[in-house]
Amino acid sequence: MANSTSKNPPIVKVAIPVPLNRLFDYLTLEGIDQIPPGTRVLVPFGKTKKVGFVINNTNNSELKIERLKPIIAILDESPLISEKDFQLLQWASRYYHYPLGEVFSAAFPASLRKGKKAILAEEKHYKLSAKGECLNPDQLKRSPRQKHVFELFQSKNKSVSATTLNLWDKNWRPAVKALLDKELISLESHATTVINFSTPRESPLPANAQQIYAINQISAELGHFSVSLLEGITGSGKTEVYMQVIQRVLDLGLQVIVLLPEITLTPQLQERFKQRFSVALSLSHSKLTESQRHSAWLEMQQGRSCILLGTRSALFTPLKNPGLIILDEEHDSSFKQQEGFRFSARDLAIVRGKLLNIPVLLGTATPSLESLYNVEKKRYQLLQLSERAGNAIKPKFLLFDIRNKKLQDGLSEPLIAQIKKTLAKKEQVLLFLNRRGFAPVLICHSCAWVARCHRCDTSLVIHYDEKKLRCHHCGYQQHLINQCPSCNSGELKPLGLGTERVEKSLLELFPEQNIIRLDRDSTQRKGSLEDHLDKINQGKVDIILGTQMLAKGHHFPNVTLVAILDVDSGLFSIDFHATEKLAQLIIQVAGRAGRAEKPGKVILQTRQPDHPLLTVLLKEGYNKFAKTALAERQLASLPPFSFQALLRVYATNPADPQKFLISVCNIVQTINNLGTLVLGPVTAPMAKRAGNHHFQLLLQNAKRKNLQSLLDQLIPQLYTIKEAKKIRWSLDVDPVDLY
DNA sequence: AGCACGCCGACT
DNA sequence: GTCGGCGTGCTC
Repeated sequence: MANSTSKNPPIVKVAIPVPLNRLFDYLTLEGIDQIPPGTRVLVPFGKTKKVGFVINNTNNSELKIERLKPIIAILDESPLISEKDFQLLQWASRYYHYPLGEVFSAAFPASLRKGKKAILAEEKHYKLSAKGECLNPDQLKRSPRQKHVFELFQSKNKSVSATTLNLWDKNWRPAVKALLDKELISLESHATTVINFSTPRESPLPANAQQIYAINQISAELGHFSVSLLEGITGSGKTEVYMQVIQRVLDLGLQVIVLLPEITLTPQLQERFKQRFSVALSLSHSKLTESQRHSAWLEMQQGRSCILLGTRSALFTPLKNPGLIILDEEHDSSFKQQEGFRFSARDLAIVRGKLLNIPVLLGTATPSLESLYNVEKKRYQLLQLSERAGNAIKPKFLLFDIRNKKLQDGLSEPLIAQIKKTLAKKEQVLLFLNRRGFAPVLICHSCAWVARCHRCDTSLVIHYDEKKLRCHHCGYQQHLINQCPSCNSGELKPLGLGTERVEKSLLELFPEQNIIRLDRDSTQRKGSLEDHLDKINQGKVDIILGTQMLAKGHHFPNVTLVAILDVDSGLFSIDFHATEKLAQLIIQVAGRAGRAEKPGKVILQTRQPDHPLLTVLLKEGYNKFAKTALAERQLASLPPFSFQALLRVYATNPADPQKFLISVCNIVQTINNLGTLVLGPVTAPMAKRAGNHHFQLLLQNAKRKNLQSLLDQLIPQLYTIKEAKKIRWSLDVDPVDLY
């Protein structure tokens, strides 16, 4: 064998970002025997060129050597990611059964995985950088600000590269000038790096005993792998623990990644970090421009920045000196990517921590059941913060039974009375309703016709503000009608409750008060959410009404009354995750109240006042609820006591997805499936969405290994099913919602 | 996914 | 006579 293969030229196996579960073989460039794994290469692919990632070097190919094409160019002098991160991506590709090229692609900023155009731009950029000190002011004729900085450098007899100039230009502010006069050293930071000009810096707050214990425990883990779950009730000072631990990491010259669930939360944390740390801070989330994310990625990779604050995909950012990964609000389901490469940033953070041999810190007020189970199994260490900082008093919960009660647009009389009482004390009220629009249904009072979406299995939502009927699933919209298309009567009535409707009622009930509605519709304009939040914090708002977006981490210190208008909708879901999510939501929303010294009150309106979830949660707290919920999961053999993978299929024609899934079941029977439960095929919870018919198949096994072994054998065969070309399928390993 | 090829309807 | 619809097939 050695003889026959040694005659072959060197071959590289390349992962290409296409939805194909295989690698592609290429000849290397003349005179190059080996290309290190992880290196980006430009390759011919069909009629196009693509950026691929070298996976390994070999002398063998299943194809005839004559059929192999040579790569066009090697794009990196050395791989941009470490060997450990290379292993992480391979692990993720295998675990989520997602093509390796696409997984690699997800780990790099778009600018580093684009085709010819981006590569040319990059070449130009590097050529300019390479000139470095040779720059002269004439080259900067068209960039007056860069020219200005360049001249400042010259006047100090210092050199500066084009890259730095370019990036500084983007981050330009008057304070730069002051800094330039004083010191030029820190200028080699740029772009998304937030340079802190404010002085003096905020010092660490005095920590209480629990915080000190947590800080010491986590700090003791630096330098090796472990997972800590920091369970801290709202206002208990989790962020202070993060910051003091981060300081220890920085003192060791190491870097930290801090992941948050939502972009809306990054400005707040960014501000606090800015006040505390003097090191460069990088940001990475979807609202930034491509070049900003590119810079953040390189800053961390090169070790020019020490803290990265970002969302889900920032997990893959390479680190020159890895020290710690923090994942805040670990229970939040937005850490799970819901399309394409459906990874869990929380789970992969732990895999990455293990590979890099660094600790992972998960923080939350309402731990996920999986994490609590891992604590129980002694896989994670639990650190608790149960005292509210500054002697703030814990909120008091009240259940309002609204059965047979008169409601004014969802507001019961006792609730209205409580709102009045709170407003009289000049304190703020927060009302939570997880449905936007005026009402979810438009119904004919005379013939019962309902305005439905033609493309989805759902009714159209009334938006009076815009005089429209809108589908919240496919985006379809039409003018609001006032005559029934079925019987021509003018008796069309709104049915059900949305934030717009509650707002209208509040305006009538409290004409003197300032009321703000916060939902996706009222915050569409860029910066409007921030404007609203500012107004609230300046005390210019009396009543805040909003959806889900209110539940996440915003501080409203003057709010002393929180009401959840309709908890019942969360109690009747077919998805077993729903009760856990509802409990987390209730506690998170409650956390908005009484953060200062004023006691907070949390009112839940329900028609199920005796529901065990509500009674356990409110009387005995989140931890007791979690124990009960875990016991239920165990009885039903649901996760975390078993492992699931959901195969979703859809097509415009309803027959093909069904045929496809029946073939899948047949294939499963030919595999030694080691006791994997096959549930389905069934229609998806909302079968018709945007004109497509959705079906699904759930696979479940008590052992992760067994489920994986089934998937290993099954997934490659999916491509061979006859209907595969007529449908779209996706696999969701560890699904967090079963839709 | 792209991007070709390929075979059938309304148009300069 | 051609432009263009999207069904099918391939990418080292």
